[in-house]
Amino acid sequence: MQGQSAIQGQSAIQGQSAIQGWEAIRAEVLRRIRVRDWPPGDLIPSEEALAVEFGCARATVNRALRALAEAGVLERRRKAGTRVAMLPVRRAMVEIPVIRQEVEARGQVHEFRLLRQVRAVPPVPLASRLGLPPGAAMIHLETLHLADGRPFVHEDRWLNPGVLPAVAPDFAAVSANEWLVTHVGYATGDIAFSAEAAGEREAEVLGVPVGTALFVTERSTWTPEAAITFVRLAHAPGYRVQTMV
Amino acid sequence: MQGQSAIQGQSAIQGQSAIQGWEAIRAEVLRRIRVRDWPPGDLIPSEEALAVEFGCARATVNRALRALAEAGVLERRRKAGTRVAMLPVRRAMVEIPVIRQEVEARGQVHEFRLLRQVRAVPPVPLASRLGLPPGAAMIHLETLHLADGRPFVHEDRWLNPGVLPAVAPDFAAVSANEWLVTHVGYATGDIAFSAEAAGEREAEVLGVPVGTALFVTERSTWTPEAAITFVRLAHAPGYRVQTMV
DNA sequence: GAAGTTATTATGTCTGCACATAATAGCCCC
DNA sequence: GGGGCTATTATGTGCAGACATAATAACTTC
Repeated sequence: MQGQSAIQGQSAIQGQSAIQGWEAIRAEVLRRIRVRDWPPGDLIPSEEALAVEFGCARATVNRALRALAEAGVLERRRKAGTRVAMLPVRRAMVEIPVIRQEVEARGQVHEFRLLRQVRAVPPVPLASRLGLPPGAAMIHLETLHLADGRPFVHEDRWLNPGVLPAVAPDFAAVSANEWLVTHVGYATGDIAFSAEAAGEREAEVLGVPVGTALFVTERSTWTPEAAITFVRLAHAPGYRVQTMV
Repeated sequence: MQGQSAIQGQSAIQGQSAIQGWEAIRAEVLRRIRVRDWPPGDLIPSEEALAVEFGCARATVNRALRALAEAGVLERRRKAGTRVAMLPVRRAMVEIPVIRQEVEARGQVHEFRLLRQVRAVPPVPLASRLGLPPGAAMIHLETLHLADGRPFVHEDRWLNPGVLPAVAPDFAAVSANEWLVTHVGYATGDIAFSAEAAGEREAEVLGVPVGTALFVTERSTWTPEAAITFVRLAHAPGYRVQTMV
């Protein structure tokens, strides 16, 4: 890099290659944590001290340490300093793609069938979870997604009609899953994964015996103004959510 | 903040309160995306232009846009510019705590029982997955974790004996889960979630009927040097992994 | 000695400025 | 017109310095 002072501070191992770039600093700090130079719970040197040691600006050290803190490896508090996390609560990123994308990413062909679309009053716990007045009607959609013609996931969705435009989209042509993502998208929400035994309807639609273990994803989404949707996705057997740490 | 020029560019809504701080900029950009000022796929103004509009330094805009890109809302490429992600692949952070912590976070008492500890040769697919030579012996541990005395999760673990110190820890006193996190920690790994029917052993240990839908977490961890462990956690019914987006 | 006030300190963020890098757009030459 | 080189441009990263903020430590005062 430019200003690279090349000063390889007194404390560095002699002969060690110069450390440059915030990613290199992050790697070096992580290495010291891994080899227990800095064991869990330990207070590590201040940004300023590290900047001197690595011969870079404090901002660069800050960038590196911030990244490690976001990953849950470090805990930082003003004045108190930076310490190695005691119990490294691993944070894993899970990607939640659109179902079509997910199927196509496996090299399979995606289709879907709209099984039902009705206006109905949702169960009370659901309405309250979404913050809607009890008794308000929503749109209830039931969709089956197929991968290479075989059942992939059963989508049971409740949708706030308020978010739809005057001319409602045709959910038999564009899946609600995808329409929402592209037309409402960027809302906040929560997601829960669980394992549940297939109910009668799910078993029938997915073509599995009742009681089969299904991977279930439940998601609520809302904007600051209003609730958008609640969806329950019951995946066909064999489904896995994978991620790297 | 300090240099706050308070210039509220020509394009801002009249009377709007001053935008300050990178988080405010992130919020404002996200708002414009949500209200479709900048629809999906759209190229948004350059950092420089936004810096002028918001009356701040380019670095501050950069910070805000980078955060949104990390969240998957924006896609950035040098020279090409910054555009709103077409299909917002939502990325959710899942926290993977130590089991004891997880139980205690529910306000329950954590105990565990080491059901078995043997040296054995792991199945070939497992050895190859961990990158170990087939035929090499590992330590096979079976542990049941309890929450308030009731089965919580069944832990089936294969452990590379090479990572243990000369005097092996007593896994009946400290759970392998926790020992690894505090003594080996900060390794890389992958995680998979799935739903599976309880096998005979799991059913017996967890006290549920065979075939019950169980939430299963499988995790491999390794350091750059060697494989550490593979673990399969079969959770008692009712377990959920939850996260916010 | 307890309680409240002030000083200190490490991180958090911002400003300008600069150079690095990647990818596109334009140009030239054949 | 096609292929390859060059210029341009937006983001990526860096530096030095400054102020902001939170939390601890030190010091008063009663």
